[in-house]
Amino acid sequence: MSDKDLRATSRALPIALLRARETVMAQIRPMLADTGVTEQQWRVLRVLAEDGGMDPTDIAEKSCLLLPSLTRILKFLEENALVTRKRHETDGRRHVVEITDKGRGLIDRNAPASNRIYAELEKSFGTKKMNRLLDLLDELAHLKL
Amino acid sequence: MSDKDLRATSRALPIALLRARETVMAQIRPMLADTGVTEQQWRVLRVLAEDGGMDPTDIAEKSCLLLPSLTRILKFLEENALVTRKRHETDGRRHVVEITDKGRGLIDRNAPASNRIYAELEKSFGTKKMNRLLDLLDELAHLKL
DNA sequence: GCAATATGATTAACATGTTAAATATAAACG
DNA sequence: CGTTTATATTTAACATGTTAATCATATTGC
Repeated sequence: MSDKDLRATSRALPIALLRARETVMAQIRPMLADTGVTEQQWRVLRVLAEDGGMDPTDIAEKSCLLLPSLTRILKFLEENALVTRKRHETDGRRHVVEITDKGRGLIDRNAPASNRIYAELEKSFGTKKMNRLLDLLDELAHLKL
Repeated sequence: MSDKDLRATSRALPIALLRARETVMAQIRPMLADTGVTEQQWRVLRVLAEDGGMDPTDIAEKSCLLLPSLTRILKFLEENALVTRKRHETDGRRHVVEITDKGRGLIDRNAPASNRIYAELEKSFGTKKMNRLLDLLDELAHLKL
């Protein structure tokens, strides 16, 4: 392949990652539709349920969102009483966000369905391959460049 | 793990795919900034350069875009003379989109930089693992569910 | 031929992605 | 102490993601 030609799109990593994600999300979206929150809002709630209260910067990092997106998402979640937000006690620049009981309830109600979907996906794809894929993705994500 | 608990976000496939993609795109974005088109516009041009003229439905499929997004993207590309659009000769519902010389020039000018980035990524991650990852992603994307 | 249905594409509405600029508070430093 | 610099968050502007509705043209079945 000359350096002037591009590889086939089928072997382009960004597109391959997108396509795989699309297949996975197609399975998950019906469940999300039931929750009443978007995929991203769901991710934020999950992160907060998993790790407790934290500031927007950490939430963004853990939920794979950029801060401007997160600002809007937190606004929605707060207006719907799924999270609370208060100033950091000692650092006036920072905020502390916590999930509410209502938010936790939303997670708990939908966790079984989410796990069911995941189990089917793993069964269909193969546990071994799934773990191998997750390992490779994790390694790629943490690649030092 | 109880069915009421969710897996750790670090082992959640949608998030793992996102994080890996973010690492890859961080390498590619500076190049894209030089091209003057967005990531999605670049994908559309690549697909058209690779496979020739086709209708929006096929472009959307190959470039991993939804039709409403593609409609706006084609509008931009056409306004900037990077693609042309005409009616299908026999089917009035369909359009045929083709890349222009200007569009092809944009691709050609940036292909070497793109390939350079990809080569570095592959060198750092390992050719074998890269191919294994692409294979797994392709298999996942085509999973029958 | 014509009504019913299907298909290709666009539009609408709202949420998010992305980059740059703005705002507010802290920390550093002379 | 006040000025500069750094950090946390938000706002702004524009592009895209997502679902539902709409519009135009084709196809089907009667």
